[in-house]
Amino acid sequence: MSTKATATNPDRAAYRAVREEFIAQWGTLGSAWGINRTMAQIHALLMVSTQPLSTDDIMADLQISRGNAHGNLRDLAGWGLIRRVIRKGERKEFFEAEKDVWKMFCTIIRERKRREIRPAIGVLKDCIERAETLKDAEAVTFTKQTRALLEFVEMADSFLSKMTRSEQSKVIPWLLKWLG
Amino acid sequence: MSTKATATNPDRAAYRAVREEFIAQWGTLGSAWGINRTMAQIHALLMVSTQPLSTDDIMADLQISRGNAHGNLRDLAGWGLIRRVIRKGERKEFFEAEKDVWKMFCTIIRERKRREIRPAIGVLKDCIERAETLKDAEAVTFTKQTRALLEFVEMADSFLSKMTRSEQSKVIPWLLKWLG
DNA sequence: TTTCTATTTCAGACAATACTGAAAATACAA
DNA sequence: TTGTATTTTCAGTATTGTCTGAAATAGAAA
Repeated sequence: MSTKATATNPDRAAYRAVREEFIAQWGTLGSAWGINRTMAQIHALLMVSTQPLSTDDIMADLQISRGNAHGNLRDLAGWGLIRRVIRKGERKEFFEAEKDVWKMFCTIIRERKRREIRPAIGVLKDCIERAETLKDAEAVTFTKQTRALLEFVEMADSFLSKMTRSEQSKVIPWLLKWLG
Repeated sequence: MSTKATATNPDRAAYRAVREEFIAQWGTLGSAWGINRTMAQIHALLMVSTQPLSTDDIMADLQISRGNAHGNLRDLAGWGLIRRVIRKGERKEFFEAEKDVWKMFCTIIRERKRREIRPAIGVLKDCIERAETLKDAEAVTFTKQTRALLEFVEMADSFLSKMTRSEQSKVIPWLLKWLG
């Protein structure tokens, strides 16, 4: 036990440091993409955790309040990026992240489509509908430009839909081949 | 002239209303993707403008301060989404947006790659390097998970690179065919 | 040089967002 | 029931990010 302890403990400290760095950076990255820093950090923590964690575990690990942990866990569950885990005999609930990167990616795409791309398409369609009958010269340019934008966004939307409906095992080899 | 005026003026008012709606919504959308609302609005305004606009034009149109307009115009130019236009005989400088949606898309992807994807790859590589030699059981899981993440992000990065290096005229037809 | 116009900067004000902590509600066990 | 563990809510507070407006700077014209 003692030989193992001397080998393992420094590693454990080193590991905690790397993990902390990873979580912090993932949070920063999240902000740049319009995701609450803490939410991204909780997600990062759960992604690399070997077992499901309780709200209290997360509060302790990230040094955040109960309300903060609770709200962000609820939001992450709303995104479908984490799930609640009930352990029999335990009253507390635990959380675990989807670890499969491809599934994670598909989930994020689906949610962003639903929350941001679809509304954007709605706005564009609405604007075009209101502008296309106007005779004003600037309105004509406007309609042309928003039509081009709509066309592009709709194509991107279709592409992402098809992508997220496909199996990873189909997409990845195809992609690698395409990349040459 | 009078018949044209009665037909055009109400259209002009209607157009202003639609444009305002478009700009406001584009701003909201920007925020969701981590882009400053005002910056997105200025971009929207320039995208649908028939001629280049000066800082003062933009200040007046969006009702914002000089400092705000200036800073966001500088940032938009930094992203490569707008360019400065000098008119001979005029001391003021004007701005115009790239109107081609495909070029716009490529510019955004390139910048996001540079600003966020590459740093993310750096962080992941750094974390893996520090964790892969550790014997700790959790560190092994951590390394595995971050490796999977890195692999995915690097593939996405390659894909986007190839995409943005291609001609629109090659990509779009191919995409439409793929979509069936 | 001086005067004028336009650009740039930045300290302080403000607004939006995120967080805390404690109280209320809920769920479960005895 | 009643007591206890746990979750949820939310008013108040803190933090972050954005914006203003005026002063400093740059540069062209007189």
